[in-house]
Amino acid sequence: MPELPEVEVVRRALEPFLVGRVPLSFRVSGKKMREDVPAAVLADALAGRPVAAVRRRAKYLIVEVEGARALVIHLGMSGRLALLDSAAPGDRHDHLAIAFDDGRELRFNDARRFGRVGVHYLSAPGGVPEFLAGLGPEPLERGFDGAVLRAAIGARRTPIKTLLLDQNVVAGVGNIYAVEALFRAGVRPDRPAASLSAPEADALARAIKTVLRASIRQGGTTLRDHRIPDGSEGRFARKLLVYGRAGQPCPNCGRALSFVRQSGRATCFCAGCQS
DNA sequence: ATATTCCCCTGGAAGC
DNA sequence: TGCTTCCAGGGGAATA
Repeated sequence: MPELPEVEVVRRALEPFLVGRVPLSFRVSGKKMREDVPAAVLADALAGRPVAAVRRRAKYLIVEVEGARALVIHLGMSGRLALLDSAAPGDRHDHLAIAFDDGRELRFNDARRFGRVGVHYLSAPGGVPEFLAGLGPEPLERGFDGAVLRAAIGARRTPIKTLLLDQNVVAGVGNIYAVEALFRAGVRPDRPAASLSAPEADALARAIKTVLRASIRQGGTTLRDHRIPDGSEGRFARKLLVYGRAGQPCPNCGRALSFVRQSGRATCFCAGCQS
């Protein structure tokens, strides 16, 4: 589910409800996730400290509390966050519940348990945890363009689509939006990354920004798991041009869309429109 | 250093 | 209907 747009949609939905709220108590499932943390550790670090900010870096959600410390959440493949009345019924895949001072709970539900939950101390308020320092540029921040993209690529000849999935090259792009951006930019996914010309890199950077912004406006892409914290689904799936459409006609030229697997991840593209 | 493959886990869809 | 196989938005470790 969660690539940059989905995490950003969740962030925007949570921010107005969480900032200023005070986390009081924590419950965990005790099930093993990619990263998990005992309730006592959460309470020691976070309890009683008002939420100062809800930020995002790449696909990580950063809930900072006063005192320069943060709850860091990664939704993995199937993670959902919901803000519910504390009396609301739970689910077998709830792995964390945080009770706030307004009687509501933030619940993290994750069937596949590829998600991560951690507590991190920041060097200063407003900072980003040290373990995220190596991430690539944020594509929706000022200054992201073809030149920045080419600098991030360097001399690497790995297929461009594989590189777009590398969070240390561009932060937040996942399989859906890599495929969509390459189609919109007219660039074949198997092109050696360093072979992109300056105009091609410009087009790709623009396409990345365009598709991410468009998806955020639609609430993200719900294929199955993604939910906005109020429980509703994102509406961008119907706007996808090529993802998941191998064999169907290209929306641009009508030719059947091709399918290849690149380092284990499904890729579709139009052999006529992308070069 | 770089490039695939495997694996973590559940559940939904498709095939037989 | 029921069982089996395959596949999925991520990403990190292990392996060439």
